Amino acid sequence: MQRARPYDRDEALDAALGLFWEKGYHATSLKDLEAVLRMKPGSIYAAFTSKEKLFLLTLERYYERSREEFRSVVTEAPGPMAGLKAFLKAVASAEIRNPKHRACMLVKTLLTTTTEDAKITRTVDSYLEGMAQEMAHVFEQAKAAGEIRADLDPRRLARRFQSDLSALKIEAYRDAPAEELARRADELAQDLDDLRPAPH
Amino acid sequence: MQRARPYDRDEALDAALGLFWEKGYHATSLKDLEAVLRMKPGSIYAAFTSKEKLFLLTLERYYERSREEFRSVVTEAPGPMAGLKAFLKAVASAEIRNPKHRACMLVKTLLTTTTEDAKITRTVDSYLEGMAQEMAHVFEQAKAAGEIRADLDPRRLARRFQSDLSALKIEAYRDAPAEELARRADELAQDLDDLRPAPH
DNA sequence: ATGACATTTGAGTGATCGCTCAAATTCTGT
DNA sequence: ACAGAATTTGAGCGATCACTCAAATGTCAT
Repeated sequence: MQRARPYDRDEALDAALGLFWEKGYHATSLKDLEAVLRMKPGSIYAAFTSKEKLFLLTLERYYERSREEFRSVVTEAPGPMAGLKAFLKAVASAEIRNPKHRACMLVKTLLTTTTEDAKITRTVDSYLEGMAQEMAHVFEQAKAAGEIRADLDPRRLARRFQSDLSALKIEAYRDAPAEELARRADELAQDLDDLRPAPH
Repeated sequence: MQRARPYDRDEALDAALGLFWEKGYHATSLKDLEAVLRMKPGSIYAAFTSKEKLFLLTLERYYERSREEFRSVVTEAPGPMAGLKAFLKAVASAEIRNPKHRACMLVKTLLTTTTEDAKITRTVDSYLEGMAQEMAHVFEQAKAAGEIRADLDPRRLARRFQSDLSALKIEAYRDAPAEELARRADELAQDLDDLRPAPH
């Protein structure tokens, strides 16, 4: 006989995610959270234990969504490499969204937290690693399918791919024109094509 | 008849720079600054007006040093392209330094400041733009010297170079092994080589 | 309706934030 | 030696920080 939740946890977490993503962990105050969650401090603490816990929840949410989006874009493409290229294009054209949400929340969090936020730093690191593994998996599929040369290391390619994506998102964060972002994405897609086995 | 400065402004600014670089603007408190500057709040405000002004001073310092280091590495090399490659190697091997100083302070600041810190954001942006121009200048020299193809756009190449550097530094910040960073730098150097005019 | 329980409320906690200023100190010119 | 100017000091300002808890409110089963 559980009482119906008087607040919508999903909605609240979404709102918190948006705020934390935009302002970063330290720059987000409880006052800010009270406003977007439309909850009083007591309720927030009853529901989420602490600001840090709430942040970690939103970070997990961000991570899982990112992973799901990556998977969905990749699997919808005709093949592994086509999937990666589609993802590049998707990221580059995502500048329609909230400007403050252009940077990767994981990278942003990595740079905005200090040694005192050890838990957060560790979590971010594991999520970034998780994303890299996700990408490595796709490169492995590409390798198995003969879409890239056999001598290439999927893990390494994944790290590079991830790194390139971070750079692209930082460009977007700096308000680079959409045209320029698209060109960068095309260049990166070209780099992927260059991994194909030599045609002879 | 000026009274001799009882504090060393240069030393103080260096200390503040180190702290701000490591912790970021918001996470650095006046208490922290008092400790590393070995000055009381009153003195700090007499000398630097405000936390924000002090931060801007350290940011300027960082920018000018970065620019000077870039220039010095490039001009010491046998040519423009060799200079850029040397700079890549220098960045990749700089992981000996303070781990928390691995990321670019400009990028880190860009990501850690909010819309409320408009002045800082604008300054960071102009500094990043300044670095890009510095790099564009070298690509122009390379182009004039025939070291790269004539159809290439130096400004665009510079933006890409800067973007790649940011990504490399973020890798370093994530504690990527030195070997891996060196390989990444080599790959980027190879990309530069690929800009050379076709040999025929 | 009513008692029992779950949940929300918001004023208020101590700590810390960036910052001020009157007093103490240190230096300079004579 | 000493007055006056320059500089440092540090207690403490109001504001805000993350957070708490007794009281109020809402929702059950009966």
